[in-house]
Amino acid sequence: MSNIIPGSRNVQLDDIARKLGISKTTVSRAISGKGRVSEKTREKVLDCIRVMNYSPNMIAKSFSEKKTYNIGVVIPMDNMETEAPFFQTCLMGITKCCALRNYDTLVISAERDGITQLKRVLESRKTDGIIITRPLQSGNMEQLLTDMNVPYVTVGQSTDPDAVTIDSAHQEGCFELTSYLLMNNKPNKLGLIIGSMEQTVNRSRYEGFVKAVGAAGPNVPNKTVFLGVNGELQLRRVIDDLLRNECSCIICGDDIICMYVVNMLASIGKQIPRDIRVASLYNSMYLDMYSPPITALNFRAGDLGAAAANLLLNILEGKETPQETVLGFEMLIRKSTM
Amino acid sequence: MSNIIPGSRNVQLDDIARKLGISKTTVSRAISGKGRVSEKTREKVLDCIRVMNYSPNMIAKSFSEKKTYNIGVVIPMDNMETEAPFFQTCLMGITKCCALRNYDTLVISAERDGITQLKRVLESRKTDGIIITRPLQSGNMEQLLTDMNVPYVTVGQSTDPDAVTIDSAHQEGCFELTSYLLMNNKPNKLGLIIGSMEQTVNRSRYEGFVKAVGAAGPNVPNKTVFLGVNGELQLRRVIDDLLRNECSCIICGDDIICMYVVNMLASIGKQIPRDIRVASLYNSMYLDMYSPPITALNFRAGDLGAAAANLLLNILEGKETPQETVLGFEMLIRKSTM
DNA sequence: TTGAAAGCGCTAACAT
DNA sequence: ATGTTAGCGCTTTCAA
Repeated sequence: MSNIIPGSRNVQLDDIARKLGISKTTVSRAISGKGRVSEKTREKVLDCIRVMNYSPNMIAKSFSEKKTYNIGVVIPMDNMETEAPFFQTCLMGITKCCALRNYDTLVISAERDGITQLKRVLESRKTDGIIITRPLQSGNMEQLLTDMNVPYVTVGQSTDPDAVTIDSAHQEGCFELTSYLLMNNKPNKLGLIIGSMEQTVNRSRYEGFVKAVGAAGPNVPNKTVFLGVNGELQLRRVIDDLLRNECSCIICGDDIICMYVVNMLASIGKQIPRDIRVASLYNSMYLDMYSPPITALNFRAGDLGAAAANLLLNILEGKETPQETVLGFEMLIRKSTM
Repeated sequence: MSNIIPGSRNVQLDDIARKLGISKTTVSRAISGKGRVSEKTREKVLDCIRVMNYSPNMIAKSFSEKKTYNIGVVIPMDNMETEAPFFQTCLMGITKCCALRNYDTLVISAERDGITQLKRVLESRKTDGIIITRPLQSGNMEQLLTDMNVPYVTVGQSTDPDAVTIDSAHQEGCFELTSYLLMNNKPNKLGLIIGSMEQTVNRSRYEGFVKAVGAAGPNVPNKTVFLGVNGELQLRRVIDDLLRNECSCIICGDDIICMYVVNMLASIGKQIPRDIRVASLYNSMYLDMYSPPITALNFRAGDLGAAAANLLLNILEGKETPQETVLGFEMLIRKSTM
């Protein structure tokens, strides 16, 4: 049913122009709406385009306009995060949103704070702007982007004060969840396990925790905090530690850490929430499936991605944009902390 | 430490040529190695490029060569699969592999068997070839790609007999795992839960199962098979059914289904493997974390992605490539079936 | 071995 | 309102 003739040369502006006996400039204008074109010509052109099944060669357009209609998305491809649902969901939000505005999404890999791939893509000039999905403390990427004068948005706080960011209210979320746990569970010992402090998001989480503990006043339980926890082995040691200290409530930095924790607890016969309570500072579908389901902060990664994309595209189109946008969260109180 | 002057015009072929007092044709040849250039000139050029920090404008190169150095990767963005680790890991394998060969990766979203986004990208001519990460029974994408004469590779079996595919040995894997379970557990009732039969991979799985049951001869236990299971609700009903039938061993089509199953079983107090055994036809990090860890087939999605990328790039470069490549699997026998 | 010039398919400045 | 023309930065014929 397709009206494409296999192997045939693609129809281009000139073909439309010749067919209609007008110049390709006029055709170009009719399409873009940029110059003045009579209503009649415009309609003729648009009709003809449909009939002849024309669609512009975006590479030629890119070349001429010096605008690629691509954005690059930097995704971590190292260690534990490699399979983290957040980045996948975020990427989908970005991709869908871009498609709506006729942009495309180029994937750029990042290992730790390496910038090799980002640099390669920037030098190729294949993108108009960049989204950083995991800003790091080092700010290497932001530095490079600033040097090369490429617009970018970070999903989460950046150490670059000039960065345009779209963030979730991690600190507030963590504050509220911690406060809730302090109020409602009266844990005598509270544990916090957070991943690499290289990641700005983990700093926000930690700050929220500290504030909540501070605000709790004199009723603060003993607390044990583990920062920069990475990999299964470290995690195992940390949990052993917490259990030895008779910790009665563990707050996990994200869904992956939390799954490890829940499963390790199960493997040594500890029951949630009877023996120990568990909560996560980042929800994903998996935490909801657990039995019991795990209390968690929910942030909607897809929306974040979409918002980041819209923000970046607005910047690219010269629209005014806020320097910092914060999206809210839901606190999902589930059985694991009841 | 960057030697980039912010806002400055990028250095281009002409600059190198003028600096060296030669023509840009020669410079171009020195870089590409396509024409004959004297060793001396070549070295001069390469040096100068380094010193002046030149890197080619890939859009101009694309335009001229009619070759984008991009490949498109179609990723499902619908229902349960949206967060499936397979696609993320596969994409990473693809991206890393492409980067090594100086290609980039454009993400294309697919909902069910929709081809809107694929079509949009193809019409834009932004990619040289496509990787389909979830081939469907309908073959819509393959049809479109064939019509438009765009090279592609499918990760998994395609219904298009002409498709170049890189597949995991799903059928064989499922055969072996099922056989193993039949031999070693002597389940009196065996359950199989598989996702949408629109997906070719699920058909392979089913075929493997059927063969294994056939090969088991007269010792076959009662078996209950659920195909096309989709969403939590359906899954819940299916599991209820299996339990009512006193099923003693459940084979799950993939990691996501399996996690639902494991968690549902836990929530009603069924113990694995004591009360019921569980295995998955697709492993992911999550299944390994469970307590007890879940027996599963392991397929290394990253390698698959990398292989798919290499295959496609070889095709684009005119190299001979096998029409079908099959990667092996590991059978991870873990506590859930002991 | 090297260079001059045309051309890839669009957009945009300028002219009418 | 429309057309003419130049030009984006490369590659590639063709000629020397």
